[in-house]
Amino acid sequence: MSDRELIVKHLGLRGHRVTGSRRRVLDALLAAPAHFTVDDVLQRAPGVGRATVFRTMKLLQDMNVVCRVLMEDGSLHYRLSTTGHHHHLLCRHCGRIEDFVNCDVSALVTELSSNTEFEIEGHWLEVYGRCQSCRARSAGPADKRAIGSAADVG
Amino acid sequence: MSDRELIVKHLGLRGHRVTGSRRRVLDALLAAPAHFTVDDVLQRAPGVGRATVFRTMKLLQDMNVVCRVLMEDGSLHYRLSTTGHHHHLLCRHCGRIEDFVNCDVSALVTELSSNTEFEIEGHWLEVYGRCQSCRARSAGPADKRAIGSAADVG
DNA sequence: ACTCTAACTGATACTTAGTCTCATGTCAGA
DNA sequence: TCTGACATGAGACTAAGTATCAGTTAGAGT
Repeated sequence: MSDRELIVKHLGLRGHRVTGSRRRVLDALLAAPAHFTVDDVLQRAPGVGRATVFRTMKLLQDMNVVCRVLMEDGSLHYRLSTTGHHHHLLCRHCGRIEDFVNCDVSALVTELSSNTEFEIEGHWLEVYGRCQSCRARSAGPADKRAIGSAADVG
Repeated sequence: MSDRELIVKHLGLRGHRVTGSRRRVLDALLAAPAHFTVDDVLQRAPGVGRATVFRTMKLLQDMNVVCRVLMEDGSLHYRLSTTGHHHHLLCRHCGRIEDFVNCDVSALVTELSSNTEFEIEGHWLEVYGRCQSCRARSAGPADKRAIGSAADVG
């Protein structure tokens, strides 16, 4: 069974209807690049209303089909997701994204809990850098940065 | 020398003018709660234009006077900042924020680098939880959550 | 196969966060 | 005190997302 069919089936199981618009949004998502905005989806799913795309995206977020990606400038993009909780490793230079699940924030959380008396319930972590192929490429001539400064991200 | 005077002095040193509007924005910030939006500042600095507040906020971000805080819903708020790179620990229940600097993400970064061939250049981490006083309070009668679900934050 | 209705839809108006433009105002160096 | 580069406020604009509402439809029940 394809990803598409699986998701469609899941929709049904959760008591949601499988409508033409939802199928079209889904197709648009599955054909989209690593990360995209709602506007990208709108253009790839002509005829589907803006509000419906937003509604569908929210539904798919709840179903863990898509997740949000925090860009360095603070804007939010979307990305297809298969697992539940995970983090992203974004290449600043080509936009490539890798997921990582084995997030060892637990040690940090334990430490923070004892230092601060907070009970930690969740976290959001995005990591930015340069992927292998971009490193290889920039090892050559000039190193042109594709995307702006890191601002308050460190 | 007060915080305010220090920042004003710093403005001058960086070649920026010390104008009435900037002073009013600064006063508004210094009087604001743990985290706030540009709209909050606008209301506390009547007479200053929207665009000017946005411009000033950007300037103060560059100067590390304020930093952005990522709320769990994905919206961005602002907060007074004194140090450079740091992270936030937000209480979901009362909105309180603590900074932490001793972020042990370095171990994670080292691990990620070797696992993924990415060269890590930056990261963004926000941690959500419940502060001590909210824990104490909710240990009593009913536990009413002030803020919604954790969604894709884990 | 037919009916019925709650769920869904697209259009559109609205909200919120932020940027851009431009004529006017003003800080601070000479 | 003059002057020009820097800064300002007003308001139009963009982008992301929400709310409303009358019309449509999936799919459960017969």
